[in-house]
Amino acid sequence: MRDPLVPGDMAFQPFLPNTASDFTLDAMLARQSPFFPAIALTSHGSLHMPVAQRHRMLDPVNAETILRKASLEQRNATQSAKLSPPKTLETEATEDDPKVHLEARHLWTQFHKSGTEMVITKSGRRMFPPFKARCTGLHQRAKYILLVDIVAADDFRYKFHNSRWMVSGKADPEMPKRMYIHPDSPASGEQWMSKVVNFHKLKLTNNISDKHGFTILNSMHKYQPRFHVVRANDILKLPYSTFRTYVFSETEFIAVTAYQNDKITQLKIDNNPFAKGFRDTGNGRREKKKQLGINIQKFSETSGDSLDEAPLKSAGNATSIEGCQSDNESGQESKHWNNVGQDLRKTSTTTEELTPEPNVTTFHDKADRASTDSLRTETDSEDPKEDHINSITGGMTRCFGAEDPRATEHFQPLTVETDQSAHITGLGRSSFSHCYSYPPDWTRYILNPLGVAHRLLHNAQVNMQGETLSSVAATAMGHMLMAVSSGGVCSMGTAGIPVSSVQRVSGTSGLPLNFQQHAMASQGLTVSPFGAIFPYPYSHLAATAALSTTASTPVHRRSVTPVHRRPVRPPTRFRPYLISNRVGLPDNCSTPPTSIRLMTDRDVNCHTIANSPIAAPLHCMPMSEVNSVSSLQSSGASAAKRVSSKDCMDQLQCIQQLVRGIDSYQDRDSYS
DNA sequence: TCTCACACCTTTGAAGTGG
DNA sequence: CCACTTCAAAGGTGTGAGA
Repeated sequence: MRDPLVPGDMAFQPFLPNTASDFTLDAMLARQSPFFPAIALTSHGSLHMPVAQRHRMLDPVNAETILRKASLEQRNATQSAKLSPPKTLETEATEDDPKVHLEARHLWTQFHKSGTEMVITKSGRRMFPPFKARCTGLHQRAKYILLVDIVAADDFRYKFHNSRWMVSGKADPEMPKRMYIHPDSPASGEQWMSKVVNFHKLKLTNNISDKHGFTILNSMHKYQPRFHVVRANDILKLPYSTFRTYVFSETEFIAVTAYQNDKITQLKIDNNPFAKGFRDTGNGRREKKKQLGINIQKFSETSGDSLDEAPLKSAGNATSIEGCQSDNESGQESKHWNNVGQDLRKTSTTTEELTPEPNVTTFHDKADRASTDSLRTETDSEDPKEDHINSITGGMTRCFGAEDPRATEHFQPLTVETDQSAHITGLGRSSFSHCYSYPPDWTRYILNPLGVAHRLLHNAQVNMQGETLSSVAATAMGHMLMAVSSGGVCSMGTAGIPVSSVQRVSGTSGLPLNFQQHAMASQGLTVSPFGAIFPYPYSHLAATAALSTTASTPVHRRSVTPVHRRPVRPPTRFRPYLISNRVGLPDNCSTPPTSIRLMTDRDVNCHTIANSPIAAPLHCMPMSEVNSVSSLQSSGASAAKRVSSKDCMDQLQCIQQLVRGIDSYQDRDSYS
């Protein structure tokens, strides 16, 4: 039935639906989720699909059937949309202006000042502080999907030396990228705005073969969580929905398998109720140990005193860290961080109104300066580290530890940019993108039924078996957004759930897709790549399936394009069908335009990138988009810089060349 | 640097109880 | 039937020894 695993090549054997019956709910439950793509990780980060399976995928009968049906549906939908005024909530032409407030920011800031470390284990660990956000400015009736992903913050590996984090070399190849879709997604703007969006169940692991859907990270590497607001009433619509990406520099962290910095350890112990047992003021081990130490010392000092006479009172908060949140022994304790959304709402809001911490202040001030400093090119620096800093396209100023001499550094506007994988291409570039290599034909099959991603793949993906030129992966729900940088053609998928598959399931079962998805999620029912049902929610499944590579997206990547060329533009809608008509882009280029909005609003201390969590470099931005820069900043203090038309044109020309090359390259292998 | 077992803690939900 | 309490299991922590 299934193709045998290719020894040493396949991390798992997925079920690849290739007939109509495979897309039924029964098939999904009985065998394996069609949400899973027929791709698997290899030890070197590439993805391969069994040859026989690929042939099945290329079965012209089934493929054509699916394509025809999807095309028809899409055409009908488009037609009806044209003929009749929007009636549904989703098609309602309403504007929104999402703003995202990072909850418990003070906590993040505290951690950030000490150089936040996030423990990752094989079995998965939660983030602490948990990533929580409050959304405002959403359209109340429109549906949104909120998700978080974690991307490499730079291209370096770190070590903790002399009580500080230092660059210790080039980054290891990046782990497969996964996204965490909030289990409540999709929900109306009203619902999202009525509560704090909590991502505390997001788990981190260093287990590359993790099957729980945890976010896989490299130890001793720096990461930046990103928050995405997607206006879509259905997860299936992720690929062509409006994305807004928010990056909070405070949430940057270094992944570790064991804490290196005692400050961080103490902070976590003091703030995480689960670590209460280690607090100095508790009855846990730490106190006992401390007591023992005190007793021993006392014993040795008095040389004869009984241990029983030692003081029972612990050292209390004597060892508390500067700026550490007070120990919540007064009732706030137990649900402290699970309720942080509620409990800290006041705190968080208040924090922003209070005099910000020095670093936070710096952040705001520098955010504005960052754009002006963007004229600085990465060649200004010879130091690798500084080079990396210059290459950061983050629009944000990093809040390094107070002791960090780089604390005054600021960064370029955020770009999510993908590059070729150095380890695959041997180009030796700083990027360490994963390259999933699977036949372009397959990706077409997967995404064509929606008629959306097909062009993306066709134009931008250059994945040939065993010869990966770019990384491509289907996204959680077939989400496939491509990124074309001047340094190469890349794509960044985020999950491996083929759109077609999901749609099929929906269609055949007669249930609304989102209902099915969330029925599964709410029941904790997920079908594993092995056909088993896993007790983690759909969102995890999505994450698991997120086989996107990193092309994905270090938050900032060194780019061939000088930093000062990076344009800034407002959020745009990913239009799979309109894009071809855009000025300055070839008709077949559907690479999503990207924009950056430099957020300097104090209430929105983050930076947004329009488009998808899937990387979308600015280089590929249509002129019309490039010039429509706007800022969310109501105060006008922020400065989203426009980039000259000439610069953009240069980039566009470069992209066009690339796309042409890709097309010709891919056409050679494409099936008809 | 990583993994694992461990103790300690919180959270969750089933079972029991009473009105 | 509902609300409340109790309790055990599950799960989240950092620690420290060993690889």
